[in-house]
Amino acid sequence: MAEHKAHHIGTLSPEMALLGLLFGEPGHGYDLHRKVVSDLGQVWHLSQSQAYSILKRLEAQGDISVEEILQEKLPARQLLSLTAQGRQRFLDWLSAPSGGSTRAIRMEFVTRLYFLSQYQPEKLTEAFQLQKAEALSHIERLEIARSELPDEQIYNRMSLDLRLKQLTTVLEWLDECQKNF
Amino acid sequence: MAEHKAHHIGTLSPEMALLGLLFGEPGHGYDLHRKVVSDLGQVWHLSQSQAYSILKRLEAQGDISVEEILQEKLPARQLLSLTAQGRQRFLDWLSAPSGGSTRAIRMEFVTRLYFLSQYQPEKLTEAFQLQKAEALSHIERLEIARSELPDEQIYNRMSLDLRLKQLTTVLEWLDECQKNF
DNA sequence: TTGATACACTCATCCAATGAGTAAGACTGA
DNA sequence: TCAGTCTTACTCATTGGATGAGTGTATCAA
Repeated sequence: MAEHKAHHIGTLSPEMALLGLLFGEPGHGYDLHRKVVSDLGQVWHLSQSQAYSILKRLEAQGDISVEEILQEKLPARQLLSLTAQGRQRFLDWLSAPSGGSTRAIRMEFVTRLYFLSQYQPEKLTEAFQLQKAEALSHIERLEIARSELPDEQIYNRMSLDLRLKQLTTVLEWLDECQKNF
Repeated sequence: MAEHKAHHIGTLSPEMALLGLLFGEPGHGYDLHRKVVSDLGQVWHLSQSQAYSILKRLEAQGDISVEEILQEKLPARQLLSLTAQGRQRFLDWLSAPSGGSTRAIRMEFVTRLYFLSQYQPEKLTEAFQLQKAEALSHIERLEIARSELPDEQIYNRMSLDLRLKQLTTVLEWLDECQKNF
């Protein structure tokens, strides 16, 4: 239902957060996880093993390359860096629209802001514009769904009403946030 | 982080929706799924196979009993009904507080209203009270977290701010909803 | 010197969700 | 009338995220 593609392209996991950190400089899993927890801990809840498993997937997909750094007597450490493909994927994502749902905004959009302010601060205004537009269009869609709802479906209507209210709140929040930049 | 228990007791799946429908009268999987989709389709997105797998789990847990209805030449249909345990679990859930998160409210609380209005309309007011209290206490917790946040964590703060705004919206919405009853 | 904490990563397991598959009756229209 | 499709009813294999515990070394303080 329109949310399929968003899943695949937009990604609702901290994947991009990890990719984004590596965009700055190579690092290893341990640090990346620490950084996500400390800088975006309220945005994503990411366990260590989750972090490693996502990184493994990214490697399998060819977004990340691994260099084994051998140490005498110590187990090898794995230094991760973005491949060209990974850099591209991250950059694409960075200018892509976040989904319209509240959740996506709290997670994806905030993450995007985090990286935009580091890597492309000149694009921040644009990102806010885009996000507001997304929210508005989502509101429209929900309003249509609401108007098409038979009268007796009061619980479906309540649910839609809440989502609509939440999205209006999102718009307010976006305006307030923008003042931080 | 305090949301562990809520997961287990409160349940964030349509489990209770299925249990609740059976509380009214026995039925089989197919109908239950149809009913959820039509009455609560905006609240839960439940695929058919999901429905069946939840029902199977409920059976394994002893909340549901199955009666095979044999038909000549046709494959047997399975008539499901609540066991005493299942009835009890549903009733407990019906008066339990929903979680404080927006998501939980949109899904769990609305579902609770759906069944309360059918089975125990006299408890509706109480449920609204309870839910408002929950939301308030969640707001408090978030405000504490926010105040403890170091100044430089602006993205974590943004995320918390959004959640706080959302919860305030929830309170408004609760007041409006209550007028429907 | 020993015990705690930080570093860095691995692994087994569970369970939910997906999507496709099966199968038989009932209806529908050319 | 008979091909085609819709509805009823349910099953199953696979995927893949999330959890939680485990592993082993280094380092530092008491």
